[in-house]
Amino acid sequence: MNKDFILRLTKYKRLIHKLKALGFEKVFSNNLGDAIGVTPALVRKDFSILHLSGNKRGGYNIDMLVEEFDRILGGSEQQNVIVVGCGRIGTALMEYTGFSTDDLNIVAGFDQFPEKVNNPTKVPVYGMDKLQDFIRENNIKVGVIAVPDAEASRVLDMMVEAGIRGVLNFAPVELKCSKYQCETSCEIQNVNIALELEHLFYQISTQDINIDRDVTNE
Amino acid sequence: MNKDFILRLTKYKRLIHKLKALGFEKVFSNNLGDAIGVTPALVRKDFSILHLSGNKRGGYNIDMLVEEFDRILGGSEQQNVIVVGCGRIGTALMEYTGFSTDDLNIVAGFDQFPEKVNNPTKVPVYGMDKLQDFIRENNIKVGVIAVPDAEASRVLDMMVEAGIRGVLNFAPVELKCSKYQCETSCEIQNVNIALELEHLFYQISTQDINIDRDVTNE
DNA sequence: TAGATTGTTAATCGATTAACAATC
DNA sequence: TAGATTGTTAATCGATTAACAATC
Repeated sequence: MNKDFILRLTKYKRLIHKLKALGFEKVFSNNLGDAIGVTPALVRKDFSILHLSGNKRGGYNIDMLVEEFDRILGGSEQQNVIVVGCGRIGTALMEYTGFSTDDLNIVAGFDQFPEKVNNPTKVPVYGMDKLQDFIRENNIKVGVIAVPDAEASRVLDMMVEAGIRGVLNFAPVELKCSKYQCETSCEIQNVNIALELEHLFYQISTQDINIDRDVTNE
Repeated sequence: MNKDFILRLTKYKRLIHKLKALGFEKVFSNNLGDAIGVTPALVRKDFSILHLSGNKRGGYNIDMLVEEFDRILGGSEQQNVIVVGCGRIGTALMEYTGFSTDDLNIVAGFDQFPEKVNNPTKVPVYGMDKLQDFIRENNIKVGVIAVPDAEASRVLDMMVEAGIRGVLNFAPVELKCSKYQCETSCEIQNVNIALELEHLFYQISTQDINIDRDVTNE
Protein backbone atom coordinates (compact mmCIF):
# COMPACT_ATOMS: atom_id res chain seq x y z
CA MET A 1 0.00 0.00 0.00
CA ASN A 2 2.65 2.52 0.92
CA LYS A 3 4.61 3.17 -2.22
CA ASP A 4 7.42 5.14 -0.66
CA PHE A 5 8.10 2.39 1.81
CA ILE A 6 8.33 -0.27 -0.88
CA LEU A 7 10.53 1.93 -2.98
CA ARG A 8 12.86 2.38 -0.06
CA LEU A 9 13.04 -1.37 0.38
CA THR A 10 14.35 -1.88 -3.14
CA LYS A 11 16.86 0.89 -2.53
CA TYR A 12 18.04 -0.70 0.69
CA LYS A 13 18.45 -4.01 -1.06
CA ARG A 14 20.58 -2.59 -3.84
CA LEU A 15 22.69 -0.56 -1.52
CA ILE A 16 23.30 -3.45 0.83
CA HIS A 17 24.37 -5.69 -2.01
CA LYS A 18 26.85 -3.02 -3.07
CA LEU A 19 28.21 -2.69 0.45
CA LYS A 20 28.59 -6.42 0.74
CA ALA A 21 30.53 -6.42 -2.53
CA LEU A 22 32.79 -3.74 -1.07
CA GLY A 23 33.59 -5.98 1.86
CA PHE A 24 31.56 -4.23 4.55
CA GLU A 25 30.53 -6.38 7.46
CA LYS A 26 28.26 -4.01 9.29
CA VAL A 27 26.52 -0.73 8.66
CA PHE A 28 24.72 1.92 10.74
CA SER A 29 21.33 3.43 10.20
CA ASN A 30 23.23 6.62 9.76
CA ASN A 31 25.17 5.41 6.73
CA LEU A 32 22.14 3.85 5.12
CA GLY A 33 20.12 7.00 5.61
CA ASP A 34 22.78 9.18 4.02
CA ALA A 35 23.05 6.89 1.03
CA ILE A 36 19.40 6.68 0.17
CA GLY A 37 18.54 10.16 1.32
CA VAL A 38 16.43 9.63 4.41
CA THR A 39 16.94 10.18 8.13
CA PRO A 40 18.55 7.45 10.22
CA ALA A 41 15.38 7.35 12.30
CA LEU A 42 13.38 6.32 9.28
CA VAL A 43 15.85 3.57 8.45
CA ARG A 44 15.49 2.17 11.94
CA LYS A 45 11.74 2.46 11.76
CA ASP A 46 11.63 0.63 8.45
CA PHE A 47 13.91 -2.10 9.73
CA SER A 48 11.85 -2.39 12.85
CA ILE A 49 8.71 -2.91 10.76
CA LEU A 50 10.53 -5.65 8.89
CA HIS A 51 11.78 -7.20 12.12
CA LEU A 52 15.39 -6.63 11.18
CA SER A 53 17.34 -5.97 14.28
CA GLY A 54 20.84 -4.76 14.83
CA ASN A 55 23.21 -4.46 17.71
CA LYS A 56 22.99 -1.50 20.03
CA ARG A 57 26.57 -0.67 19.46
CA GLY A 58 27.57 -2.42 16.28
CA GLY A 59 24.88 -1.48 13.79
CA TYR A 60 23.39 -4.00 11.40
CA ASN A 61 25.10 -7.08 10.09
CA ILE A 62 25.44 -6.92 6.32
CA ASP A 63 25.18 -10.64 5.73
CA MET A 64 21.97 -10.74 7.72
CA LEU A 65 20.59 -7.80 5.76
CA VAL A 66 21.51 -9.29 2.40
CA GLU A 67 19.83 -12.52 3.33
CA GLU A 68 16.70 -10.91 4.76
CA PHE A 69 16.21 -8.43 1.93
CA ASP A 70 16.64 -11.16 -0.63
CA ARG A 71 13.98 -13.11 1.15
CA ILE A 72 11.64 -10.15 1.56
CA LEU A 73 12.01 -8.90 -1.98
CA GLY A 74 11.81 -12.24 -3.69
CA GLY A 75 15.48 -13.05 -3.54
CA SER A 76 17.50 -13.87 -6.53
CA GLU A 77 15.06 -15.96 -8.43
CA GLN A 78 15.07 -14.80 -12.01
CA GLN A 79 12.12 -12.56 -12.53
CA ASN A 80 10.75 -12.99 -16.01
CA VAL A 81 9.27 -10.09 -17.91
CA ILE A 82 7.73 -9.77 -21.37
CA VAL A 83 7.62 -6.70 -23.56
CA VAL A 84 4.52 -6.06 -25.63
CA GLY A 85 5.09 -3.71 -28.52
CA CYS A 86 8.50 -3.82 -30.14
CA GLY A 87 8.82 -0.35 -31.54
CA ARG A 88 11.64 1.88 -30.51
CA ILE A 89 11.00 1.84 -26.82
CA GLY A 90 10.17 -1.86 -26.69
CA THR A 91 13.33 -2.92 -28.48
CA ALA A 92 15.36 -0.47 -26.44
CA LEU A 93 14.24 -2.29 -23.31
CA MET A 94 14.89 -5.69 -24.83
CA GLU A 95 18.38 -4.61 -25.68
CA TYR A 96 19.14 -3.09 -22.34
CA THR A 97 21.68 -5.19 -20.50
CA GLY A 98 21.51 -3.52 -17.10
CA PHE A 99 18.57 -5.60 -15.94
CA SER A 100 20.54 -8.74 -15.41
CA THR A 101 22.18 -7.36 -12.29
CA ASP A 102 18.72 -7.11 -10.77
CA ASP A 103 17.78 -10.61 -11.78
CA LEU A 104 15.29 -9.20 -14.22
CA ASN A 105 15.06 -11.18 -17.37
CA ILE A 106 13.23 -10.15 -20.51
CA VAL A 107 12.15 -13.44 -21.98
CA ALA A 108 10.09 -12.45 -25.00
CA GLY A 109 8.78 -9.58 -27.07
CA PHE A 110 5.43 -9.42 -28.84
CA ASP A 111 4.42 -7.29 -31.78
CA GLN A 112 1.66 -7.04 -34.30
CA PHE A 113 4.19 -7.48 -37.08
CA PRO A 114 7.00 -9.53 -35.58
CA GLU A 115 8.69 -9.96 -38.93
CA LYS A 116 9.10 -6.20 -39.24
CA VAL A 117 10.81 -5.78 -35.89
CA ASN A 118 14.40 -4.74 -36.04
CA ASN A 119 15.67 -7.08 -33.40
CA PRO A 120 19.39 -7.32 -32.78
CA THR A 121 18.93 -9.20 -29.49
CA LYS A 122 18.60 -12.81 -28.52
CA VAL A 123 15.16 -12.21 -27.12
CA PRO A 124 12.59 -13.85 -29.39
CA VAL A 125 9.78 -11.75 -30.83
CA TYR A 126 6.39 -13.35 -31.45
CA GLY A 127 3.12 -12.22 -32.96
CA MET A 128 0.31 -10.92 -30.79
CA ASP A 129 -1.64 -14.13 -31.35
CA LYS A 130 0.95 -15.96 -29.26
CA LEU A 131 0.75 -13.53 -26.35
CA GLN A 132 -1.83 -15.14 -24.12
CA ASP A 133 -0.57 -18.68 -24.57
CA PHE A 134 2.94 -17.58 -23.78
CA ILE A 135 1.87 -15.83 -20.60
CA ARG A 136 -0.05 -18.87 -19.44
CA GLU A 137 2.51 -21.47 -20.38
CA ASN A 138 5.41 -19.63 -18.84
CA ASN A 139 3.51 -18.28 -15.89
CA ILE A 140 4.54 -14.71 -16.63
CA LYS A 141 3.44 -12.22 -14.01
CA VAL A 142 4.88 -8.91 -15.15
CA GLY A 143 4.89 -7.23 -18.54
CA VAL A 144 5.81 -3.96 -20.17
CA ILE A 145 3.37 -2.19 -22.49
CA ALA A 146 5.12 -0.20 -25.20
CA VAL A 147 2.45 -0.13 -27.87
CA PRO A 148 0.84 2.97 -29.39
CA ASP A 149 -1.61 4.95 -27.33
CA ALA A 150 -4.73 3.62 -28.99
CA GLU A 151 -3.92 -0.06 -28.51
CA ALA A 152 -2.75 0.12 -24.93
CA SER A 153 -6.07 -0.54 -23.29
CA ARG A 154 -6.91 -3.54 -25.43
CA VAL A 155 -3.45 -5.01 -24.89
CA LEU A 156 -3.81 -4.56 -21.16
CA ASP A 157 -7.06 -6.47 -21.14
CA MET A 158 -5.47 -9.34 -23.03
CA MET A 159 -2.55 -9.48 -20.66
CA VAL A 160 -4.64 -9.36 -17.52
CA GLU A 161 -6.99 -11.99 -18.86
CA ALA A 162 -4.08 -14.32 -19.38
CA GLY A 163 -2.78 -13.82 -15.87
CA ILE A 164 -0.47 -10.81 -15.83
CA ARG A 165 -0.39 -9.20 -12.41
CA GLY A 166 1.86 -6.20 -12.90
CA VAL A 167 2.30 -3.85 -15.81
CA LEU A 168 4.75 -1.09 -16.58
CA ASN A 169 3.03 1.13 -19.10
CA PHE A 170 4.90 3.45 -21.45
CA ALA A 171 1.90 4.41 -23.56
CA PRO A 172 0.94 7.98 -22.80
CA VAL A 173 -2.44 7.06 -21.42
CA GLU A 174 -3.16 6.77 -17.76
CA LEU A 175 -4.12 3.10 -17.85
CA LYS A 176 -6.57 1.88 -15.33
CA CYS A 177 -7.47 -1.72 -14.96
CA SER A 178 -11.10 -1.61 -15.93
CA LYS A 179 -12.02 -5.15 -16.73
CA TYR A 180 -13.18 -7.49 -13.99
CA GLN A 181 -12.66 -6.46 -10.41
CA CYS A 182 -9.18 -5.70 -11.48
CA GLU A 183 -8.35 -3.14 -8.82
CA THR A 184 -6.99 -5.91 -6.72
CA SER A 185 -5.60 -8.16 -9.36
CA CYS A 186 -3.26 -6.05 -11.48
CA GLU A 187 -0.83 -3.35 -10.45
CA ILE A 188 -0.17 -0.71 -13.05
CA GLN A 189 2.75 1.64 -13.08
CA ASN A 190 2.52 4.40 -15.64
CA VAL A 191 5.66 5.97 -17.05
CA ASN A 192 4.58 9.08 -18.87
CA ILE A 193 7.58 10.84 -20.25
CA ALA A 194 5.74 13.86 -21.59
CA LEU A 195 4.18 14.37 -18.19
CA GLU A 196 7.55 14.19 -16.49
CA LEU A 197 9.01 16.74 -18.85
CA GLU A 198 6.12 19.13 -18.39
CA HIS A 199 6.51 18.66 -14.70
CA LEU A 200 10.14 19.70 -14.95
CA PHE A 201 9.31 22.81 -16.91
CA TYR A 202 6.78 23.75 -14.32
CA GLN A 203 9.12 23.18 -11.43
CA ILE A 204 11.73 25.33 -13.09
CA SER A 205 9.34 28.11 -13.87
CA THR A 206 8.20 28.36 -10.27
CA GLN A 207 11.54 27.76 -8.66
CA ASP A 208 12.68 31.35 -8.53
CA ILE A 209 9.33 32.88 -7.83
CA ASN A 210 8.89 30.49 -4.92
CA ILE A 211 5.53 28.90 -5.56
CA ASP A 212 4.48 28.78 -1.93
CA ARG A 213 4.76 32.46 -1.41
CA ASP A 214 3.27 33.24 -4.79
CA VAL A 215 0.34 30.99 -4.37
CA THR A 216 -0.78 31.05 -0.78
CA ASN A 217 -0.83 34.78 -0.29
CA GLU A 218 -4.22 36.29 -0.68
CA MET B 1 7.84 21.52 -3.40
CA ASN B 2 4.81 19.31 -3.34
CA LYS B 3 5.22 16.85 -6.16
CA ASP B 4 1.76 15.40 -6.04
CA PHE B 5 0.22 18.82 -6.32
CA ILE B 6 2.26 19.75 -9.37
CA LEU B 7 1.52 16.42 -10.99
CA ARG B 8 -2.17 17.02 -10.47
CA LEU B 9 -1.85 20.39 -12.13
CA THR B 10 -0.53 18.87 -15.34
CA LYS B 11 -3.32 16.31 -15.22
CA TYR B 12 -5.94 19.01 -14.79
CA LYS B 13 -4.51 20.90 -17.70
CA ARG B 14 -4.60 17.93 -20.05
CA LEU B 15 -8.05 16.90 -18.99
CA ILE B 16 -9.44 20.40 -19.38
CA HIS B 17 -8.00 20.70 -22.85
CA LYS B 18 -9.71 17.45 -23.77
CA LEU B 19 -13.03 18.58 -22.33
CA LYS B 20 -12.78 21.84 -24.22
CA ALA B 21 -12.16 19.89 -27.42
CA LEU B 22 -15.29 17.86 -26.66
CA GLY B 23 -17.33 21.03 -26.51
CA PHE B 24 -17.83 21.24 -22.76
CA GLU B 25 -18.50 24.68 -21.40
CA LYS B 26 -18.40 23.99 -17.71
CA VAL B 27 -17.32 21.24 -15.38
CA PHE B 28 -17.79 20.35 -11.71
CA SER B 29 -15.21 19.47 -9.12
CA ASN B 30 -16.98 16.16 -9.05
CA ASN B 31 -16.26 15.33 -12.69
CA LEU B 32 -12.68 16.48 -12.50
CA GLY B 33 -12.11 14.43 -9.39
CA ASP B 34 -13.48 11.28 -10.98
CA ALA B 35 -11.36 11.73 -14.06
CA ILE B 36 -8.04 12.18 -12.36
CA GLY B 37 -8.80 9.94 -9.43
CA VAL B 38 -9.06 12.31 -6.48
CA THR B 39 -11.90 13.56 -4.31
CA PRO B 40 -13.91 16.59 -5.40
CA ALA B 41 -12.84 18.29 -2.20
CA LEU B 42 -9.22 18.09 -3.24
CA VAL B 43 -10.01 19.56 -6.65
CA ARG B 44 -11.69 22.51 -5.01
CA LYS B 45 -8.84 22.90 -2.59
CA ASP B 46 -6.30 22.86 -5.42
CA PHE B 47 -8.29 25.38 -7.42
CA SER B 48 -8.67 27.56 -4.40
CA ILE B 49 -4.90 27.57 -3.91
CA LEU B 50 -4.54 28.65 -7.53
CA HIS B 51 -7.22 31.31 -7.12
CA LEU B 52 -9.43 29.67 -9.70
CA SER B 53 -13.00 30.25 -8.75
CA GLY B 54 -16.20 28.76 -10.03
CA ASN B 55 -19.88 29.51 -9.65
CA LYS B 56 -21.72 28.15 -6.69
CA ARG B 57 -24.21 26.46 -8.89
CA GLY B 58 -22.60 26.18 -12.29
CA GLY B 59 -19.19 24.72 -11.61
CA TYR B 60 -16.07 25.98 -13.33
CA ASN B 61 -15.96 27.62 -16.71
CA ILE B 62 -13.86 25.60 -19.11
CA ASP B 63 -12.58 28.52 -21.12
CA MET B 64 -11.42 30.19 -17.95
CA LEU B 65 -9.69 27.01 -16.82
CA VAL B 66 -7.97 26.47 -20.15
CA GLU B 67 -6.66 29.99 -20.09
CA GLU B 68 -5.55 29.92 -16.49
CA PHE B 69 -3.87 26.53 -16.66
CA ASP B 70 -2.04 27.52 -19.80
CA ARG B 71 -0.81 30.57 -18.00
CA ILE B 72 0.11 28.70 -14.83
CA LEU B 73 1.86 25.85 -16.58
CA GLY B 74 3.71 27.92 -19.12
CA GLY B 75 1.02 27.97 -21.73
CA SER B 76 1.57 26.88 -25.25
CA GLU B 77 5.01 28.22 -25.83
CA GLN B 78 7.07 25.54 -27.42
CA GLN B 79 9.18 23.95 -24.75
CA ASN B 80 12.50 22.93 -26.16
CA VAL B 81 14.27 19.83 -24.95
CA ILE B 82 17.55 18.19 -25.87
CA VAL B 83 18.46 14.52 -25.65
CA VAL B 84 21.96 13.58 -24.57
CA GLY B 85 22.94 10.07 -25.55
CA CYS B 86 21.46 8.73 -28.76
CA GLY B 87 21.43 5.03 -28.12
CA ARG B 88 18.24 3.06 -28.22
CA ILE B 89 16.37 5.02 -25.64
CA GLY B 90 17.62 8.38 -26.80
CA THR B 91 16.62 7.82 -30.40
CA ALA B 92 13.32 6.33 -29.32
CA LEU B 93 12.52 9.59 -27.60
CA MET B 94 13.67 11.64 -30.56
CA GLU B 95 11.41 9.64 -32.79
CA TYR B 96 8.40 9.80 -30.54
CA THR B 97 5.74 12.00 -32.08
CA GLY B 98 3.36 12.22 -29.14
CA PHE B 99 5.23 15.13 -27.54
CA SER B 100 4.00 17.70 -30.01
CA THR B 101 0.53 17.68 -28.51
CA ASP B 102 2.08 18.86 -25.28
CA ASP B 103 4.10 21.54 -27.00
CA LEU B 104 7.24 19.66 -26.16
CA ASN B 105 9.80 19.88 -28.85
CA ILE B 106 12.99 17.86 -29.07
CA VAL B 107 15.37 20.17 -30.83
CA ALA B 108 18.63 18.25 -30.86
CA GLY B 109 20.39 15.07 -29.88
CA PHE B 110 23.98 14.72 -28.72
CA ASP B 111 26.20 11.70 -28.81
CA GLN B 112 29.82 10.80 -28.42
CA PHE B 113 29.80 9.34 -31.90
CA PRO B 114 27.16 11.27 -33.81
CA GLU B 115 28.13 9.69 -37.10
CA LYS B 116 27.29 6.25 -35.73
CA VAL B 117 23.79 7.18 -34.61
CA ASN B 118 21.02 5.53 -36.52
CA ASN B 119 18.83 8.57 -36.85
CA PRO B 120 15.71 8.34 -38.98
CA THR B 121 14.33 11.63 -37.63
CA LYS B 122 14.66 15.23 -38.61
CA VAL B 123 16.19 16.06 -35.25
CA PRO B 124 19.87 16.87 -35.77
CA VAL B 125 22.47 14.92 -33.81
CA TYR B 126 25.68 16.64 -32.79
CA GLY B 127 28.88 15.58 -31.06
CA MET B 128 29.31 16.07 -27.34
CA ASP B 129 31.74 18.91 -27.99
CA LYS B 130 28.84 21.00 -29.26
CA LEU B 131 26.65 20.35 -26.22
CA GLN B 132 27.46 23.30 -24.01
CA ASP B 133 27.49 25.87 -26.79
CA PHE B 134 24.14 24.63 -28.04
CA ILE B 135 22.57 24.89 -24.61
CA ARG B 136 23.86 28.41 -24.14
CA GLU B 137 23.06 29.68 -27.61
CA ASN B 138 19.55 28.29 -27.66
CA ASN B 139 18.84 28.94 -24.02
CA ILE B 140 17.84 25.31 -23.40
CA LYS B 141 16.52 24.65 -19.92
CA VAL B 142 15.54 20.98 -19.93
CA GLY B 143 17.37 17.91 -21.15
CA VAL B 144 17.11 14.17 -21.14
CA ILE B 145 20.05 12.01 -20.11
CA ALA B 146 20.13 8.68 -21.89
CA VAL B 147 23.80 7.83 -21.72
CA PRO B 148 25.35 4.78 -20.12
CA ASP B 149 25.48 4.54 -16.37
CA ALA B 150 29.13 5.49 -16.01
CA GLU B 151 28.92 8.70 -18.01
CA ALA B 152 25.72 10.05 -16.53
CA SER B 153 27.27 12.03 -13.73
CA ARG B 154 29.85 13.73 -15.94
CA VAL B 155 27.22 14.58 -18.54
CA LEU B 156 25.00 16.05 -15.86
CA ASP B 157 27.77 18.34 -14.68
CA MET B 158 28.36 19.55 -18.23
CA MET B 159 24.70 20.26 -18.74
CA VAL B 160 24.22 22.09 -15.47
CA GLU B 161 27.34 24.13 -16.02
CA ALA B 162 25.94 25.32 -19.34
CA GLY B 163 22.63 26.32 -17.81
CA ILE B 164 20.31 23.33 -17.83
CA ARG B 165 17.76 23.60 -15.05
CA GLY B 166 15.80 20.35 -15.34
CA VAL B 167 16.91 16.83 -16.22
CA LEU B 168 15.04 13.65 -16.93
CA ASN B 169 17.50 10.86 -16.25
CA PHE B 170 17.18 7.39 -17.75
CA ALA B 171 20.57 6.15 -16.62
CA PRO B 172 20.11 3.62 -13.83
CA VAL B 173 21.91 5.75 -11.29
CA GLU B 174 20.15 7.89 -8.78
CA LEU B 175 21.66 11.15 -9.99
CA LYS B 176 22.10 13.90 -7.50
CA CYS B 177 23.22 17.31 -8.41
CA SER B 178 26.52 17.48 -6.62
CA LYS B 179 28.39 20.29 -8.23
CA TYR B 180 27.94 23.83 -6.98
CA GLN B 181 25.04 24.60 -4.69
CA CYS B 182 23.02 22.76 -7.23
CA GLU B 183 20.21 21.68 -4.90
CA THR B 184 18.40 24.81 -5.85
CA SER B 185 19.51 25.18 -9.40
CA CYS B 186 18.70 21.90 -11.14
CA GLU B 187 15.71 19.61 -10.77
CA ILE B 188 16.37 15.97 -11.49
CA GLN B 189 13.76 13.40 -12.24
CA ASN B 190 15.02 9.83 -12.28
CA VAL B 191 13.31 7.20 -14.37
CA ASN B 192 14.67 3.87 -13.25
CA ILE B 193 12.99 1.12 -15.16
CA ALA B 194 14.62 -1.75 -13.33
CA LEU B 195 13.52 -0.26 -10.03
CA GLU B 196 9.93 0.08 -11.26
CA LEU B 197 9.87 -3.52 -12.38
CA GLU B 198 11.26 -4.79 -9.11
CA HIS B 199 8.72 -2.69 -7.34
CA LEU B 200 5.96 -4.39 -9.34
CA PHE B 201 7.25 -7.83 -8.48
CA TYR B 202 7.29 -6.93 -4.85
CA GLN B 203 3.81 -5.48 -4.88
CA ILE B 204 2.50 -8.60 -6.51
CA SER B 205 4.25 -10.90 -4.12
CA THR B 206 2.77 -9.15 -1.12
CA GLN B 207 -0.64 -8.51 -2.57
CA ASP B 208 -2.24 -11.72 -1.48
CA ILE B 209 -0.50 -12.05 1.82
CA ASN B 210 -1.52 -8.52 2.71
CA ILE B 211 1.68 -6.87 3.69
CA ASP B 212 0.23 -4.78 6.49
CA ARG B 213 -1.02 -7.73 8.41
CA ASP B 214 2.08 -9.73 7.68
CA VAL B 215 4.44 -7.05 8.70
CA THR B 216 3.01 -5.16 11.61
CA ASN B 217 2.03 -8.10 13.76
CA GLU B 218 4.45 -8.86 16.48
C1' DT C 1 33.14 2.82 32.41
C1' DA C 2 32.04 6.12 28.71
C1' DG C 3 30.43 6.54 24.30
C1' DA C 4 27.67 5.17 20.58
C1' DT C 5 23.86 3.17 18.47
C1' DT C 6 19.54 0.76 18.43
C1' DG C 7 14.46 0.42 19.01
C1' DT C 8 10.36 2.65 20.15
C1' DT C 9 7.29 6.13 21.73
C1' DA C 10 5.37 10.49 21.37
C1' DA C 11 5.40 14.84 18.76
C1' DT C 12 5.30 16.97 14.48
C1' DC C 13 4.21 17.90 10.06
C1' DG C 14 1.67 18.07 5.93
C1' DA C 15 -1.60 16.40 2.91
C1' DT C 16 -6.25 14.84 2.24
C1' DT C 17 -11.00 14.68 3.48
C1' DA C 18 -15.39 15.68 5.73
C1' DA C 19 -18.55 18.88 6.62
C1' DC C 20 -21.14 22.78 6.14
C1' DA C 21 -22.23 27.71 5.56
C1' DA C 22 -22.64 30.66 1.66
C1' DT C 23 -24.93 31.38 -2.48
C1' DC C 24 -26.19 30.87 -7.25
C1' DT D 1 -37.95 28.62 -3.60
C1' DA D 2 -35.44 24.21 -3.43
C1' DG D 3 -31.54 21.98 -4.86
C1' DA D 4 -26.85 21.84 -6.03
C1' DT D 5 -22.28 23.23 -5.88
C1' DT D 6 -18.57 26.08 -4.38
C1' DG D 7 -15.06 27.65 -0.96
C1' DT D 8 -13.11 27.10 3.39
C1' DT D 9 -12.49 25.52 8.00
C1' DA D 10 -11.66 22.00 11.14
C1' DA D 11 -10.88 17.01 11.66
C1' DT D 12 -8.51 13.14 10.19
C1' DC D 13 -5.06 10.41 8.68
C1' DG D 14 -0.59 8.75 7.87
C1' DA D 15 4.10 9.30 7.32
C1' DT D 16 8.30 11.20 9.11
C1' DT D 17 11.12 12.85 12.78
C1' DA D 18 12.81 13.95 17.38
C1' DA D 19 14.01 12.27 21.49
C1' DC D 20 15.48 9.22 24.73
C1' DA D 21 15.74 4.94 27.50
C1' DA D 22 17.93 0.61 26.86
C1' DT D 23 22.13 -1.57 26.17
C1' DC D 24 26.22 -3.21 23.86
